[in-house]
Amino acid sequence: MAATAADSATPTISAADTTTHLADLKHDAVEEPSSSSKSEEKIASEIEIGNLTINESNNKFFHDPESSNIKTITSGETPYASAFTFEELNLLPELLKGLYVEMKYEKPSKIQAISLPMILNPPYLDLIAQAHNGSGKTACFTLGMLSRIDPKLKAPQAICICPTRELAIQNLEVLRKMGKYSGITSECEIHTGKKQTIRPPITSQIVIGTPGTIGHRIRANKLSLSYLKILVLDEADHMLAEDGFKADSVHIMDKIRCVNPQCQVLFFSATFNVTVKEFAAKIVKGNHNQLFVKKEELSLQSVKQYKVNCPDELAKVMVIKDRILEFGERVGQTIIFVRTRNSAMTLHRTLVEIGYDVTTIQGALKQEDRDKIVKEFKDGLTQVLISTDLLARGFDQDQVNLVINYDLPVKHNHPTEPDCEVYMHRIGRAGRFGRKGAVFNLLCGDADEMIMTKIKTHFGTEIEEVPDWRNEEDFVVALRSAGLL
DNA sequence: AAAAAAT
Repeated sequence: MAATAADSATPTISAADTTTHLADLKHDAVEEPSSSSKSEEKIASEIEIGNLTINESNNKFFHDPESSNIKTITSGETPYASAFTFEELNLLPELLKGLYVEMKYEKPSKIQAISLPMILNPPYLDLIAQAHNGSGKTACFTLGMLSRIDPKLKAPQAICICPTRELAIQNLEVLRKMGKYSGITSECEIHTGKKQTIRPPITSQIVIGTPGTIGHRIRANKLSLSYLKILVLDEADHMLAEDGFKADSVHIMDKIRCVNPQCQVLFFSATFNVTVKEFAAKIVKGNHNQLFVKKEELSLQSVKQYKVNCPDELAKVMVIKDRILEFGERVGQTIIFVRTRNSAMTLHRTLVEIGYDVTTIQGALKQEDRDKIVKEFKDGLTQVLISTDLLARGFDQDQVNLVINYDLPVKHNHPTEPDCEVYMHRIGRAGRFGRKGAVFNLLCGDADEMIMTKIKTHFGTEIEEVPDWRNEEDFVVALRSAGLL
C-alpha cells in the first residue's frame, strides 16, 4: 500500500494495544550460554510486539512493512518496556532535536522501540540484536553511542567497528547528523592509503572505523580505552565470522575488557547464522539481552525476487542493458553485484563498449576513487553501480529499487553452496525502510539453478522466473508486479 | 587471491 499524503500522521499505538502486549508477557526459564552463570536462574521474557510505525511518507514506492515478530530474550532482573515515543527514552533535548529536525524521525521503528530501552538504561547490558535490513538498526546504535557520552569528558567513550570503510564513513555521517546539536565530537578511523604522519592521541568522544585501523590505533596507544563506555559491532555476524573479522574484533574486545571489563557491547546485524550466534552469546557478558527475528520473516516482503535463465554471459549483459536498465530512470537506481573484482571490471568494460555508461566500485580502487564513486551514486549523479560484495552490507541509498545479481553469492570454500547471508544483505540494498524493490538473479547453467533453488529453500520465499530473457514484455510484467512501473 | 581490511 502506498503512502497517501506527504505529512499523513503515522498510525498511533493505542494505550489498549500496549496493555495487551504487556499483559501477554510470558515468563520462561532460558538456559544461559555462559558457563559461569549456568547455576543462576535466569528469567526470559518473550515479547511480541505488533506493527509499529515506520517514519516514511511521500514516496510512491513506499508501502507499510510487513508486521513481524521480534523475539526478545532478556536476562537479569531488568524489565524493559518498549518505547513508543522518543520522549519516553529520557534523551537530552539536543538529541531529540537531532532526531526530529535532522533525521526527520517521528516515532521509533520497531527495532528502535524494543532495543533502545535496553541500550540506554542501567545496567547497560550487552545486546545481540537482529533486525531486517533497512529497519533502522543504525539509528539504534548511533543513538545508543550518542546518549551514553559524557559531554564534558573529551576522550573516546564509544567505538564502532564496521566491515568496510564505506560503512564506517556512512555511519559517521548518520551519527553527525543525529548528533548535530549535541556538541559531541566524532571521527572516522580508516586506512586511507595516504602516508602516515605522527599522530596525536585521539580525543574524539566517538570513534567509528574499520577493525584493522582501530586495532592499530589501540596498539599504538593512540586510542585510549580508559573512558570507554560502549563498543558497537556493526554487521556483527561478519565481524565475528572466522573468514570475516573475528580475529581483529576479538582482539579489540580483549583489549577493551582488560582495561574496562564493564564496557557495554552491542552486536547488530540483519543476519546471524547459528555458528556466529553461538559465538556471540559466548563472548558477551553473562547478563545480556538478545533480539531475534524468525528466519522465515527475514526475507523482505517488499522486495520481489526474480530469476532469469541466460544461455551465456553475453545474454546476461544484454538482459541488463536492454531489458532492465531500459527502465532505469523510471525505476530508480540500480546496483549490480558481481563475485570478483575482476568480473566487476570486465562487466564494466563490456557495458561501456556496448554503449551503456556505468560506474564500478571494488576494493582494489584507491580510496579517493571509491569515495568519489559512492558520493556520485548517493548524490544521484549516477544511476547504475557495479559492485563486489564491498557494498553488499549496510550501504544505505534509499533510491535503490533494483538489485541485479550478475553472479550469485556463493561460499568461497564451497562454490556449489550459496552464501545465504550475503544474498540477504544484497537484496536488502533495495527496499530500504519498507519501500518496494526488485531483485533479478541472472542464472547461467545448472550449477546456478541449483544454488538458486537452495537459496529459495533456505528462506522459503518465492523466486519467480522471468520466462524469456529476450522478451521485453516479460520484464515489464515483472517490474510492474514488483510495483516499480 | 573471493571480498574485505591492513601491516
